[in-house]
Amino acid sequence: MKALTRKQQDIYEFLLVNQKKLAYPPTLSELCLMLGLSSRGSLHKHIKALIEAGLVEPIDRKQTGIRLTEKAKEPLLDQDGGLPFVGRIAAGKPIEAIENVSYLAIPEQIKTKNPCYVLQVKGDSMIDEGIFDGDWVVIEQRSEARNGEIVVALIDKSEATLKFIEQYPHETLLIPANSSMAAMPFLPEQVEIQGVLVGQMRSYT
Amino acid sequence: MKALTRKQQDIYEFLLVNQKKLAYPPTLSELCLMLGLSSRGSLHKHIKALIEAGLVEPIDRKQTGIRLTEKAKEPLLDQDGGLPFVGRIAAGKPIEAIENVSYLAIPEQIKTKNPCYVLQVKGDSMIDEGIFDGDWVVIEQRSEARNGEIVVALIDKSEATLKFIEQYPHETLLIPANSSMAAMPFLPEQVEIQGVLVGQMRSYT
DNA sequence: AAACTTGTTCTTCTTTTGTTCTCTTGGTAT
DNA sequence: ATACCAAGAGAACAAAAGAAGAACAAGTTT
Repeated sequence: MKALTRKQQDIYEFLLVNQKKLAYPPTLSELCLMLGLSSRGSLHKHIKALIEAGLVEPIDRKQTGIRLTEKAKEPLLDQDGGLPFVGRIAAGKPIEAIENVSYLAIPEQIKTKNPCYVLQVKGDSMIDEGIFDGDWVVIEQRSEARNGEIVVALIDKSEATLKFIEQYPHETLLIPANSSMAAMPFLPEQVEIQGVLVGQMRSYT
Repeated sequence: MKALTRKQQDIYEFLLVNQKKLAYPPTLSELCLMLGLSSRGSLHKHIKALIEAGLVEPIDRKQTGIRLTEKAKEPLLDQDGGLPFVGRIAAGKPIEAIENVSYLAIPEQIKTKNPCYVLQVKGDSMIDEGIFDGDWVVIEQRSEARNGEIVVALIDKSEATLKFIEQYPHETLLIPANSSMAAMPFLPEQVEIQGVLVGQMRSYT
């Protein structure tokens, strides 16, 4: 895939920034006006490059009124109110970090005033709590939890997992929500709390 | 389903905005006046597209003076990316509408390009699918579904419910995801699909 | 009965869109 | 210098969107 030229990057950035302000996807002529160009033909060459790069797609059927829209993958440019999606968590492994951090828009109702981040769940250890493989969870960043809360726990500084927690003076229990799995006892110093579950989301598409 | 053209979007939006001001559903001629057109024939082509998209429906009574009305499901139009939270759904009752519609910021990943809205679930009929009492669900507004999808179904024009659907020529099954509940058989004409589940969210706070 | 009005279907026409082309300009590297 | 490439302008084209109007069947009104 060829690298984008400077002008193409500019146009792509323009689309990212202005997309939400537009009532509908812009036509080439309209984009020319906004960008100060006077030739659809010139612009089309750049758009074509963006399409080949997978950053933009025609809105519809072939030669219909063809318009542009951002690709299904719309990374970046959320930030305002969005939470960082930082990685995947699977029981028994460290959190698998994501290369490019993206930001998700999260409803106020399922986050807190404190800093939060988003993980994707791998595995079925919380299935009885309605947290399935592939679900996203919103985690409030803190290092302490009350008994009965669901936490992201780091075990022996190596394994991360999502479990109910029960803390007693000389023992910490990490309890899966899966009838086929048993609670796991640890010494308090083995378990480091990295956050507490405050929300969960799932996509069916 | 074909995508709407620009003009069709404009007309649909016009209907959404002006619907409440009109005493009766408008005729084609009246709409022409309001929209500044001078040909019923041209307008009719656009309206036909809206009907096929399920966004509008004839007021029926056979061949009487036929008029248009927005479909039962019209309530949306997101507000800068947010989806409208329109009510609660409990098996066995109509959707309980919310007095003041609020808008929730929803991550791109759990909504679709088509109009969506948000309901809060009451009851445990989908518990085996990880959809619990109090969860929010994101519903894509459409009137048809494939077998195996989870839909908002209106039964006998009176009860709304969230269930798996299986449609056969002479029977429509609504299937709960709860081992203690049985599938419910209906005649196809008893069941009207109001939307399809595309996402789910839960707050733990 | 005749005189509307309704939705619907056609055909015709203009405007706009995406696309491809050629030509020109300016900057950069060899 | 020559060669190369990004970039813009503008012409030309097929296809689509949009608009206008004529014509028709069926209903309601006068």
